[in-house]
Amino acid sequence: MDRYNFKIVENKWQKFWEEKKTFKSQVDKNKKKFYCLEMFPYPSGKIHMGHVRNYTIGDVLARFKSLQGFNVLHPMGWDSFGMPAENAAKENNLDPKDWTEKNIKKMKTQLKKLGLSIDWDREISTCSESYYKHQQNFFLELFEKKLVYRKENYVNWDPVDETVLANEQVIDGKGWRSGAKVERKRLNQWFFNISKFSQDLLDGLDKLESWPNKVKTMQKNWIGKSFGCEINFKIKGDLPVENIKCFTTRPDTLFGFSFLAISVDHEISKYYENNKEFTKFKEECSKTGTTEEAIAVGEKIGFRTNLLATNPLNPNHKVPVYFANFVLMDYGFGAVFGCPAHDQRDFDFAKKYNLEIKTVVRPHDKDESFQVENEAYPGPGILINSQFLNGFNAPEESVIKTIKILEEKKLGKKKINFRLKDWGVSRQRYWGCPIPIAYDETGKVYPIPKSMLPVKLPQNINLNVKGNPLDNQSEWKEIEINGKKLLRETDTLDTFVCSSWYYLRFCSPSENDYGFNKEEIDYWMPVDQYIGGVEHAILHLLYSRFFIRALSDKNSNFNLLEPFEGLFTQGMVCHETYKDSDNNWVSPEEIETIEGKKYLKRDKTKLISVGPSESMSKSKKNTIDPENIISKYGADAARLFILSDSPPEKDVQWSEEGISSSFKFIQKLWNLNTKIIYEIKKDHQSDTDKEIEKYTNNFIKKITNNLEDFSYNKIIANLYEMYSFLYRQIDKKYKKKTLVENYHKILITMKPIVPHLSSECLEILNLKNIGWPKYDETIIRENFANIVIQINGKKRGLIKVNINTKENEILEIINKDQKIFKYIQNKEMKKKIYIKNKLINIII
RNA sequence: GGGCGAAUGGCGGAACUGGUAGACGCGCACGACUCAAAAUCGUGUUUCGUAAGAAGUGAGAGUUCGAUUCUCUCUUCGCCCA
Repeated sequence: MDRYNFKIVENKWQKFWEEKKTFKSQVDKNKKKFYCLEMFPYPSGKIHMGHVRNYTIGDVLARFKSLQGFNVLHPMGWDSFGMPAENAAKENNLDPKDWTEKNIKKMKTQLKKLGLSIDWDREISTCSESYYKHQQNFFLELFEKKLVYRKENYVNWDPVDETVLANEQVIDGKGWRSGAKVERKRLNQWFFNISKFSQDLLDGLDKLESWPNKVKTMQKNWIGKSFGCEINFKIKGDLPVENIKCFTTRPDTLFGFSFLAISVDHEISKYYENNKEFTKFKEECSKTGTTEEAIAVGEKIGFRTNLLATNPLNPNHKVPVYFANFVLMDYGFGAVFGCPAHDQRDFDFAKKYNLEIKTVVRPHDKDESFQVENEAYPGPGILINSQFLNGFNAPEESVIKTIKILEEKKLGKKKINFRLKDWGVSRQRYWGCPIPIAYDETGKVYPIPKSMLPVKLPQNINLNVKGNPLDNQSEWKEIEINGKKLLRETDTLDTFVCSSWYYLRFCSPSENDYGFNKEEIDYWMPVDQYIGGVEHAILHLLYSRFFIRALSDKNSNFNLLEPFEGLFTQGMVCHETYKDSDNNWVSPEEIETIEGKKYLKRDKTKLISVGPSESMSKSKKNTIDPENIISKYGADAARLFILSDSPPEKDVQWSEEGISSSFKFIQKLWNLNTKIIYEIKKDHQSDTDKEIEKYTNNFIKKITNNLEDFSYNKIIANLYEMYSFLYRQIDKKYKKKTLVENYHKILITMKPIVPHLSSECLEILNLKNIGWPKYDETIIRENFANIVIQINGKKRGLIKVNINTKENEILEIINKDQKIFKYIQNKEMKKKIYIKNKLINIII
């Protein structure tokens, strides 16, 4: 038997698909469309196993849908703006554009080797002018709709690199590159008004039935709608301040009020500008960082003012006003009222500054003498020590009641608050999409006229400067609009902007006048199935949902509701971790296994300790290079293995044994094919044909259902079973026609998983693509049933009977069956449960 | 601290709407082929027990004729938010 040469076969089919443009997609209104999209990669230079998994899952689906007769759109592109290019360019004195383009070329070759059914004619790259000019145009459209605005805001500032850092680039309060202590700094930034759509983004989630609940919950929490009350506290003191507005979800605990905390950025802070102690305190606060987490973990500190706030429910009750580091200006109104007994943060603060801690809620299982002691009680209960509010159920009933009272007294009003903040899109970076804005000497904003787009990035500039390289390009910065000399905005857009609309661009990638073509959008959108990592559950997916809404806003010509109809989040690829005796990470490639023990290849006396399997990362050196795997085992084997071991939504563990068994299985399928060719030539005459027909129909049913539910690991199990059935049954001498017909269907179902092998086998047998095979339920139906015999709920036997056999007949069989009968002999039957064709349970 | 989810052999994982627990794969053991090894093929493989049988899906309870599946409490782990 000849061996299967995957190198020749895979290369042959990849070339064939490319030359024939097999996966080219075009609008065809007579056909139902299916838009299958995987999150496009950042062109780092090499694909990793995560890509292999992501794109294999997508490819299986795209090929399956295509076989089912859908007009499939399955594109690929590059999320090619961003910091790695800029950093690599800095380090190696290159141009980010050249670096990126080189990487794209390399990764494209690697992806092609996976045998993906991608329409490469639609390839896009977000760093190309032909892409970002439309993005600049969208920016201006949003600007006109007032969905883009500029404001001063606090940012994480790296004083060494002179740049803004994203929250995730701040590690332990230090810049990830420079190691410098990150400061809070006020900067003018551009914002997208995503919060305008808070309610709509929340409501939209309910309609996304094919999204994982987990992701919907995460978005829901991120949007963070809370129901509460806006209270206007009357202020007494030495400053011309009459009121401080504040938002709270727990107005019902007002009788436990013991301080009012405001942000150091609150407008009242202007009266303290010359107060040295306050300036010092503010500086202290700026070291905490801006994330909610940093604030939660950090020590709570306050600066007492001479102001007193009046409790709106009890005018005689006055409490001190503090500046506090845990109050953020952009949440609520930059002020919170402190109720130490029922909020741990307030409790800690009150303890530190010796403020009153008054219990106003008792748990349901405690009486009125309940006192908060060592920690706050934030749970539900009954209001106490609260005068006219006593006895109300907290928080449901009491909150509504309190709001009503406050509204009657005109001291507060019901308010819905959202946690979602506007999206800051300015980045002090070179390698991004330039923001199409200019300013005059007074700072007045001038949008760049659309006729002057794109605002191109200057090339071959010196990146090794402090701060934003574009800021140093005085020639580039200068621009004249309508005879007026202006200076360009030097910030570039967050790369999340690029990925917020790329799925639209794929529908009409070469449309020149606008970001997309309406007719093509109308046909292809929304994306039917979007596939990617769960790490994008919030930002990217929320931004994309926002972008669709922003484009639809005041636009009768474009009214998409959601970009992604279906979402699937795949798990990560993990691998065992290895360490040498010096506790250094060791990569799997440096290891040799001898008699079940792992040693260093270069020094076989050195034993390696095996650690837990963790998601592949360069830092732990537990990565496997897909390129090596494909050249050693082939794309089909790699695809087979990455799907086989775990359900696609869970993490999968990469193993040498696993991939090599998949590789062997490819060979086995090839051997099966050879054997079948041999049997076909004989053309037997026999009456066992029904058996193979039944098997095939059942197999198609299983595989179709498993494909529909993303149970791709079960499909691989189905393939193994199919192999062992056919391999064993093949000498049963089927008629040629029956064998060919059934095997033909099986080969088609294998196409999404192992497309090269399947195409090769079909070609050898001179079989055409007949589309996804249908199964016939009547062929699958059994005419017998296995009945489980239970005595007192315990399985005592299994009998095979004709289908729909009556209960009394089964009892007769049981009575004759010695093995089972001994359990019921001489015993009285108390009860029996009979489920037709399934089970009988006798209670004695 | 809050939210969501998970827990099944030595391992990855199956089990449709409460009805045969452990499909399929890995690993392991034995056998065949071979001078030998690898590869390949075959057989077996939840645990205890020679067997009959018993126990068994993280722990404990509950509902039910019957629970991996439903309810409650707890433990551990993971992810997200803090």
